[in-house]
Formats: sequence, structure tokens, C-alpha cells
Amino acid sequence: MPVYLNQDDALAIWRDALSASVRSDGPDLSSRQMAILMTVYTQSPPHTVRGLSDSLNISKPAISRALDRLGQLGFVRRRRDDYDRRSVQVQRTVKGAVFLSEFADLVSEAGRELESPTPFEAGTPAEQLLSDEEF
Amino acid sequence: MPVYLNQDDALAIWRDALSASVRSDGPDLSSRQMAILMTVYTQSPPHTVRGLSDSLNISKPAISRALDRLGQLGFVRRRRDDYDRRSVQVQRTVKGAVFLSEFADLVSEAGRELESPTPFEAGTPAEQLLSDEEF
DNA sequence: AAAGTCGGTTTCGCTTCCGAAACGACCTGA
DNA sequence: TCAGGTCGTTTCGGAAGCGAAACCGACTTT
Repeated sequence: MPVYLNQDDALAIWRDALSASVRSDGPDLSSRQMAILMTVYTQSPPHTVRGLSDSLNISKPAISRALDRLGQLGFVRRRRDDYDRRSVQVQRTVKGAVFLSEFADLVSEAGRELESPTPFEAGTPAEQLLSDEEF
Repeated sequence: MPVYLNQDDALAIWRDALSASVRSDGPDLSSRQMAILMTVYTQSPPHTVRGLSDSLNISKPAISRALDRLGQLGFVRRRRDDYDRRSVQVQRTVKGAVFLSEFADLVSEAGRELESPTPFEAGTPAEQLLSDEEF
């Protein structure tokens, strides 16, 4: 079922989870690498280089290199498709599942800790992000 | 007030918003740049290089370079502190506010579109991310 | 079986990012 | 006033990412 987040809550959750992730000493993945990883783990298989390339609008070489990186971190594995031996299937690993699971916990916790002291202010959404004489 | 997200919802929201952001032709910021930007816009000023460095656990040169990039995108501005002229205050801009506002919309929409077809499965959270004989 | 297509990787030149260390400007306390 | 600390930037050498294009097996078409 849907989750309704206003702009402030959405930003607060994203900031908290992202900051925690950045602060941590875990490997820092680029946005693309993270998007690929999450796609592989939350969408139903099979996942191919071509498919990921199209669905994420990322060039094939970039996908290939990202898989190198994710593979060397042990978060993902390549397997040749036996029916079409040109094709490669991207497979999940325990290590990757653990990593994403921990990341999901970060996000959940960021949501749980929302204290919503959201002061009421006037103005359009974008203006609410700007304080006073700042520009 | 708190928002309670289970692991699946947290991952789905993050994946959808991140994928949309990656797919878009907007500037792609690194995780650190994004974390800095969100901190500047959602935490109360003033923001200094040193402060951001400590709070995000990022080296000072990295903060300085990230501000170069964010500044050249027009998302942020530097202003010398008149009381301590060594110090620099990071200021918000209209363009940055608009960018973050649009990003927040992406996240909100990702939450709104959760259809929760979450099939019920057994196993610990990490196991649920792995299908069958995948390892 | 030759030509064409397709999936994925590699090469190439380039841009961006990184931390450590050095640096200049500025403040402060003796 | 000046020695030492602080703030932010720059320099340095190196790592990692990018897209375009070339490339290489593996299918498909004729």
C-alpha cells in the first residue's frame, strides 16, 4: 500500500539515510552502481546487461564496468546463459543481500526517527527550503 | 511524526527514486555531493567546511571540491564570514532549492506508487532478497 | 556457409574524484 | 607583537568513472 511522504519528510529520510551511509566505512557505491544493485535485488530475474542498460538508461560499457565493481565486492555474480551463450545473467549473492538489507534498515530507521518539528511556513515548496535573505 | 517503512518498502522507494534520478538527464551528483547539498538545505545554518567535514566524516579537501562543483551548478554559494574571515559560510540558492524540491517529489511519488504486492515469504530479511538456488 | 545481427567486453582518451601534505590568510593568547 | 593554532584551498600523484568505437564470440538469416 502507498506511503505518503511530504517534501520535508522525504528529504529528511533521504538525508539521514544517505548521511549515515556516507559516514559509514562501507564501500561507497556510485548512484549508478547502487541503482543497478537495487534493481537486481528487487526486480524479478533474469537480469542482463542489455536489460539493465535499457531500464536505467545507462550505456552498456558502464553497466559492464559497474558489474565488475559489484562483482569484486561480492555483491553480484555473472553467469553465462546456457540457452544463449552470448548473454550473461546477473545473479544475487548472500553478501549483496546482507548489504542491501542493512541499507534498508538505515532507511527504515531514518523514517522512524522523524520528529516532524516541521514549522509551518508560507510560500511555495521550493521557497520553504530557503531561509530569509539568503539570496 | 515517524514514518514506518519495512525493508521492502524502504528499498522499493529508494530504488524507484534513485532510478528515476539516474535515468533523468539532470546533473549526476555523487553520494557525497548529494549528502552535502541536503545537509545544507535541511539543517539550520550556518554551514562551514569544517562543520560539514565533521558531520559527514568527509575530508576537508573533499568538501571544498564538492562545493566547487555544487557552486558551479549554481546549487550553493560561498560567502566569507565577516566575523571570522578565515571561515566560509555555505549558502542556499534558488536553483538548489528547486533541484532538491524536485528530487523530493521523486521520492514522494515513489512512496505513493507503492502497490505492495509484497508476496509473503518465510526467512530472515536478508534471505528474502535471494531467490531460490541463486547461490 | 557467408553475411549479418546481437550481447557483452575492451580499448581509447578524457574527466572527475580521492587523501595527504603543503600553503596562505586569519585569529588569539602570552 | 609574534608564535602557534585554525580555516579553507591548492597541489600532487593516483584511482575510478565515463561514452564512443572497435572488437569478439555466438546466434540467425539466407
